[in-house]
Amino acid sequence: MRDSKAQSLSGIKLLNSLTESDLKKLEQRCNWRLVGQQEIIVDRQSKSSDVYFIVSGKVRVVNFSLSGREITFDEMTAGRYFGQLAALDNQPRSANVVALEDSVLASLSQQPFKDLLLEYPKIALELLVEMAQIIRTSTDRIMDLSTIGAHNRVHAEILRLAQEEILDDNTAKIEPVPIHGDVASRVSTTRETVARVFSDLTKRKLMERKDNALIINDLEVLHDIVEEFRRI
Amino acid sequence: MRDSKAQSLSGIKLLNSLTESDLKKLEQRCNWRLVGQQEIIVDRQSKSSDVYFIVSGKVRVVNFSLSGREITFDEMTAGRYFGQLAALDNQPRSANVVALEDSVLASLSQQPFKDLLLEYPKIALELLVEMAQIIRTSTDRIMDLSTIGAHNRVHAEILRLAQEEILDDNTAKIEPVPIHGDVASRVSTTRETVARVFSDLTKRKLMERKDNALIINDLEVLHDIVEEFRRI
DNA sequence: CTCATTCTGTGACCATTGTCACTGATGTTC
DNA sequence: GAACATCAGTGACAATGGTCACAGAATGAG
Repeated sequence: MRDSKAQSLSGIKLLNSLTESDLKKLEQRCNWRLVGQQEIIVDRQSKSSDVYFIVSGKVRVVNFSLSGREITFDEMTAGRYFGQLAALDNQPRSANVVALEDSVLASLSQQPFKDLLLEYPKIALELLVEMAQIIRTSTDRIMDLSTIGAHNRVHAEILRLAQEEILDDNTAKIEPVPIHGDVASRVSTTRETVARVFSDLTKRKLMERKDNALIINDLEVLHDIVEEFRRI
Repeated sequence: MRDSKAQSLSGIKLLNSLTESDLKKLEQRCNWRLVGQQEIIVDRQSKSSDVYFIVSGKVRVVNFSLSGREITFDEMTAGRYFGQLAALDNQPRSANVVALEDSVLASLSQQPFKDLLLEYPKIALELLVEMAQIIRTSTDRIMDLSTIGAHNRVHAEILRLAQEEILDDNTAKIEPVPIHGDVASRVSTTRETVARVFSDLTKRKLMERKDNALIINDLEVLHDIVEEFRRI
């Protein structure tokens, strides 16, 4: 709130096609909010229906089973947005969203959001493309949960994380070292299983810990392991 | 093809907002196709990107693991459509679509489909709402796969099927009797597990087979079973 | 009507992995 | 720098449910 320079939606990819002045207008229609780490931004119970744009910071989209198990759906940083489902269909929230860092958010109410989509079909189309991506990711996850075991889901997740910083053809760095419980929550298993897989890969020299990073020593072999288990 | 009366898109909910004459124009831009039972309409491998409207018949959206396990994502009848993901983002098909009955389909190529969305923002918005529903269904399924056991997923599926024909407050009819393997494929388990759950429920007098239908004798108790296991 | 195919039902077994219970490591706060 | 909280690592155990094998019912084609 103090830093009015931060109150810009220019970094939101979805809104790319807006002109400078339209973007300004939209910015004024938003509610600007600074949320602290661990703060719950969207609560599954609540019947709010605003859309949130992430101006800075990081959030996690997450649900809990009644027994307390945590299932992570996504993590998003600056430039992305969430809350569109309830804004579109007016149903209850499908998940919780929690701030992982102090974050600056701009929220837009349901009606202005819908108006925006009707007025700028290009934005609607871009939203459609991005929601198509969410569906693809979801079906992949359903396939993984249905057909491969917990250990292999952890392998696959390490491989995904490794894609983000490839050192050379065959090695990669994952930094910082992911927290076992977080990985577990992303692939629907337990932190113990993640620890066992990490242990195993380290013993097999496929992975090692260096300071605050994991080094993947042989992406190819890791890739083969993932593929091999999918085949079974 | 023979029956030109059938070549109408008037039953497609997504296109509700089109005028009579715009609908006619769209019908002419479509390719009309009669597919036979078991025919593969969309193949995951292929890089086609048409959208299909179901004028009559029934299809199943399904994927197979490399080991041959079948995962059903959805079944759709007249009035619905599929293939929109590839049409929107031009990526490969995310699943296979197979005809369960002889069906009449109208297909529209990518570009005309996108043009339609840009020209009629109301259709784009309706598509967004329906894709939001797909995402909700997917996240529910991910939650179920991650937190409840196979037996309870079968319970939940029976309860879903029972919602479709409720006889009185506490009993329902499911007709025809679902094929065990199909149920298994929808909740990611095996036909044997489905058979065991059906057996068990029948022994407990919660369910019985009458001619070609399943009668659910106590929806409440079944509902409690589902909720109870979710709680654990 | 009969043969073939698909579907159902169930027992036995065992692989996977979640749960529990600790111990040790690491990091943070006052 | 002591105390506390969070995170990591691992062994033992048990439950869940997938796999295999086979027998019997139901369905349908010729």
